[in-house]
Amino acid sequence: MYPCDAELDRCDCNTIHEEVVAKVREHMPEESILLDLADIFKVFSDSTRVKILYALFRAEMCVCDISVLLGMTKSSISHQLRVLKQANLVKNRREGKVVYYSLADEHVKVIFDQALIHVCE
Amino acid sequence: MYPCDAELDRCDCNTIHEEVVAKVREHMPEESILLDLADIFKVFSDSTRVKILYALFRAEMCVCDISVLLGMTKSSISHQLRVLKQANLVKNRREGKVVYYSLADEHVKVIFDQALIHVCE
DNA sequence: AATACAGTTGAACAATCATTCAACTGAAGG
DNA sequence: CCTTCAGTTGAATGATTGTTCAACTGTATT
Repeated sequence: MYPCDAELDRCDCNTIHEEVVAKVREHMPEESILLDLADIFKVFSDSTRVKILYALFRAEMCVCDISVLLGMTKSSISHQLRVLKQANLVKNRREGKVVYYSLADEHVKVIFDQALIHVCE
Repeated sequence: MYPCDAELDRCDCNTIHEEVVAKVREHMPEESILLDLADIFKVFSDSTRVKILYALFRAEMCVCDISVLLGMTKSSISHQLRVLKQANLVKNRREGKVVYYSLADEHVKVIFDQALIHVCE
């Protein structure tokens, strides 16, 4: 019937299995959810941030502690902590000159454990 | 005792809580595991790849089907399918001119479901 | 053989991003 | 007030990466 939808202008081929496409399209989550999903995985996609989160699984730590643990500058750690905080994954509290960071979301562990199962096979 | 380890040359501060750092360091997973973990999340960090995986949750599809579904060129889909295949997340089979892709790893769904819980709160 | 089409591939381009550097804020101690 | 130190911030840089484009492979059809 239709070789290529008008709104799908960037598609350069005909539908081979229209029924399959229709069925799958019907069950696809909303665009915004898929974007949010990719965004949260993007936060996890940097090894520095993964290391920070694994550290915070164990204990509340200040920026200096994390810097020493990972052998990186305070600046780079602070930049990454900002990313983690914007994603609501960590929270912080100030005590004098020291800022302590801790985990804000407990099911990060569950996600990491599941991903580990995939990696370790 | 030691203000800054010799091997941690890029660290620009003193350890404030040495005991905490020591305890956390003791329980940190191996470097290679943390890198692999970040790598698998990097695969999930692009919305096109997330969409492809969600589509394959429902049905086996050829490149053309996915192109029509997502309104993108065959070329870009093919590039991303290659990334997913290198990560052992999808497999494919050829039937004449058509190449069908399907899910190779079932616990991707579990990872996505857990991440959805974080996103939807 | 020749055409058509599904799919792949590599180079090129633009956008994104992690780290570095330098300057800055803010709190504590002398 | 002045210094010190924990931490933040913004610009700059180098690396990575998603998409496009054009050329290509391979299979089926006529």
